[in-house]
Amino acid sequence: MTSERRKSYPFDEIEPKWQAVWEERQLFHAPNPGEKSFDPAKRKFYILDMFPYPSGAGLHVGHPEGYTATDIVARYKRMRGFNVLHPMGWDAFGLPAEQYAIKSGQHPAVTTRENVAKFKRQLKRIGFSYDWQREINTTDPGYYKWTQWIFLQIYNSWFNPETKRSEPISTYRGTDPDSVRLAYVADVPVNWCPELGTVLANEEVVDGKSEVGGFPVVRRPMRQWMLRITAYAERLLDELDKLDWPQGIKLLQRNWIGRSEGAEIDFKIDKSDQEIRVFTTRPDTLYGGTFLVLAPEHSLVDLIVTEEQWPAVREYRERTARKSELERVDLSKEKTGVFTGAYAINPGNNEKIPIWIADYVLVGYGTGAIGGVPAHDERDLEFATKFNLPIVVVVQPTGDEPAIGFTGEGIAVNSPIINGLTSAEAKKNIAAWLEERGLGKRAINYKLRDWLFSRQRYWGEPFPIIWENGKHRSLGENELPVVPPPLDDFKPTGTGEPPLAKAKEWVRYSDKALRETNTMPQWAGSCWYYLRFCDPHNHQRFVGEEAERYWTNGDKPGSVDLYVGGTEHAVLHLLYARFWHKVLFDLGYLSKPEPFQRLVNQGIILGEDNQKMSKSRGNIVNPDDVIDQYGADAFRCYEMFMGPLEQMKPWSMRGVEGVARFLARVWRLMMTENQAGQWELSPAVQDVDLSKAQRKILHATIKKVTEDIESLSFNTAISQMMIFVNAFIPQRGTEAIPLAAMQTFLVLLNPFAPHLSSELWENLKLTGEITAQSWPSYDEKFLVEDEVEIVIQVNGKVRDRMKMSIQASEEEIKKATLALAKIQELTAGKQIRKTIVVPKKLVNIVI
RNA sequence: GCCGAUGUGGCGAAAUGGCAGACGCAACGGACUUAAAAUCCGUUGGGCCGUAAGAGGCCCGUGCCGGUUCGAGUCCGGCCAUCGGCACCA
Repeated sequence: MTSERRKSYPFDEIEPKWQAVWEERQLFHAPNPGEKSFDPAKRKFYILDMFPYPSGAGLHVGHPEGYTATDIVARYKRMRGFNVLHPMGWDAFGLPAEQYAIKSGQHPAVTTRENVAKFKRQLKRIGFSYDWQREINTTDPGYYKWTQWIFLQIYNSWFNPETKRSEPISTYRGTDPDSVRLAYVADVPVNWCPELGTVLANEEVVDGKSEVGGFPVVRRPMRQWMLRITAYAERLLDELDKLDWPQGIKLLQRNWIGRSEGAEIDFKIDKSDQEIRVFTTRPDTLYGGTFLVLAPEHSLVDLIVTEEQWPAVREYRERTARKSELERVDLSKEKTGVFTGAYAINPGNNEKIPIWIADYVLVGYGTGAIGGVPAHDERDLEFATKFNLPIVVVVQPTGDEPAIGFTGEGIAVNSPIINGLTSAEAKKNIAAWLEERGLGKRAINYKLRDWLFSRQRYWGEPFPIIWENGKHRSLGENELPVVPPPLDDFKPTGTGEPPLAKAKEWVRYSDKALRETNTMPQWAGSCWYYLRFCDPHNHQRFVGEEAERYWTNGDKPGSVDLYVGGTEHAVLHLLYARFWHKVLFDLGYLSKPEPFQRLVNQGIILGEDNQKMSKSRGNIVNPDDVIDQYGADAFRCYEMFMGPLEQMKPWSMRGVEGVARFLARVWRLMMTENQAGQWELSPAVQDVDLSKAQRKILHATIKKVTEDIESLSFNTAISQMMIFVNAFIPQRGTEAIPLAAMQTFLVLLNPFAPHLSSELWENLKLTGEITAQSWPSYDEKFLVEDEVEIVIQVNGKVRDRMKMSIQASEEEIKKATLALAKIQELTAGKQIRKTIVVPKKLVNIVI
């Protein structure tokens, strides 16, 4: 029976004991400059986890995967003499927390407090070496005061296109500062999620559904707060290059920002003095433009549509507006559209071309209008075919593929001023030609949209903004934090009016002014939390200057040295945080232009059935259960032993058991059970010299574990420690176990299994705290042997092997090889064409 | 459709262009035990030859096809499959 099974070692006593010791002695507190234990000679290392949303479900085994990896590195770096900043906190505002509160019928402040306590208890049980003195919670007024303060910096800034930097709004010389602020109000079509009762950012909508909860999202025009992240599109793209991030994540951000280079061209409208501006990446195909298409929402539609086409156009626009986002982007459906009755003039050949509206043209991208070039664009071709519009070939492929439908680069034809040029040359020439005549200009477009920053939710930071006479203005710094009113009914209203509007008293700021009732999105708090960790108790500033400079300043552009977390934030948190960071950097508050220097994504942990863990599949593994049965050290080591950190991999309880057995072997290597059933130090552990073989394996282990921690290859580091232990287990039960080897080994094991190694360290009566030891170094000279085995191949196949001195010359090795009976047999009567000798390794005879 | 990652035993995996499968799991056999648990020892990619013997030997094998190389899991080209992301972005 499981319950009666003997524990292989007393982890259930050891682990709480050491956790209490660490807490009591505050061993993992990282002192700031100015604190008395601060040592200016130490180099800093800032290693950060993505802090969790404390959901009601508690931790799952995916959270501690990254956390264990960073904890190992943090403990290792401390022993390497670094002052290590390794903090933890709670991203507690936002939809998941609020949804849970609504479901459980409790106030989010209450559920948040409970959930945080639960998460913290679970994390502490795993023995992470966080500096808990730096714990932060985004829902704490002392924290969100500064989130609001940063919003004010953004609100009171504008992006100066001359300097390509944000500057205080006071440097703006135009007439309407509100039109250039980095935070502004706009009446735009937004993603409205009726089920959640709020609008969502583009990044929070996946396949037409809300990322949280998976509810349908519709387009609906609403007045909302926006952040001008598009101003930073170029810098967000360019400055990605210098970051040590996985290529995949960089690519996701690049694609999301979506830069494309081309030209804007103005088309005159026939019998009107209006013009339509289109954006194209292929100005070289201008002569092939046989129609124009406007987005149905395009503002010029009203002005150009003819009387007889009005009913059809209106009907089409209404139909489009009713469509969900999902229907609209459904690629399998046929193209639709309606003729406006109006014509434009193609500035290339002065031909009259019809103007249509169609929902395949998006109002939000480029100019919301395109020139239809059916011969060289798939979508335009489909549209032209359906509505019988003319198709004119203007690019000749250099291969033998058909010219109609050819979207690649070729040679310009039927295009008087650029005929015969390659597409690349033609693009340049046409752009220059257009610019000369004032018909267009070179242009760059980004897919990135401004960030929709307001939510109609209760559980978020209120905006530090008030409205007076229909105009917004910021509160003063001394009025922060703006604390939300206590509301019993905090549920979304469903109408789009924020719940905060229900608190009439609170909303009334003065006789004339009302408070803004929208709240900030979940991402606001996580946009800068890594900065607050540097100086979490500062009441004067969002982060003290000296603390910021000390913890974030290195020789790279990024502030945090190593950031570990899931890939799901690629275009959300990781993009938003870069944006805020750059604004604060421009305004002179920060030392470095980027938040995160090195980013590592841990892989998803699947259930034992190889499926994604989910409640409905019933394959969720709870860390508490694992720790109850095998202990925190086994849990940590298994999380790391499963496979490479960044890889997706399935959980296996058997695997945990295997790692637990390894830790038990470590324990019994040094401990033995006496008659009374108590563990005591094994008499085999003695102060004896290491054998040559033992010394070799010890140094090989130091080397491997050190290199593997540096490269985050924790699985192979653990393998090596297993090899070490297997080699030191007495074979005949009589050999002594060298104390010095155990001492070094325990230091190596400490980052992985901190409780077990601490307990053994104490039992061996070694001096000082194990956490205060310096990391062992290895000596290459102990790794080499006098003799090595050399593999003998014939035509690349292993046929024999022999021992040779490592000093043996190539000639000697060759001679010895040819003297081998087996080789003589195989080469008898044959001509040896070539002999390759790789010293200390292998000989290959080619016959 | 486009972009990216991955493909190695029954399973998780390991391998600076140089002995494929380290380490661990599972399985099988054994020791200890009245028995079990725990622990320890041994075997374990597939096929074939072979011996008194589990000595020894041969062939095949890292998704598929080809190439470079004395030598390829690793490098190059082309395909296939799985997973992830983006997706009417002009």
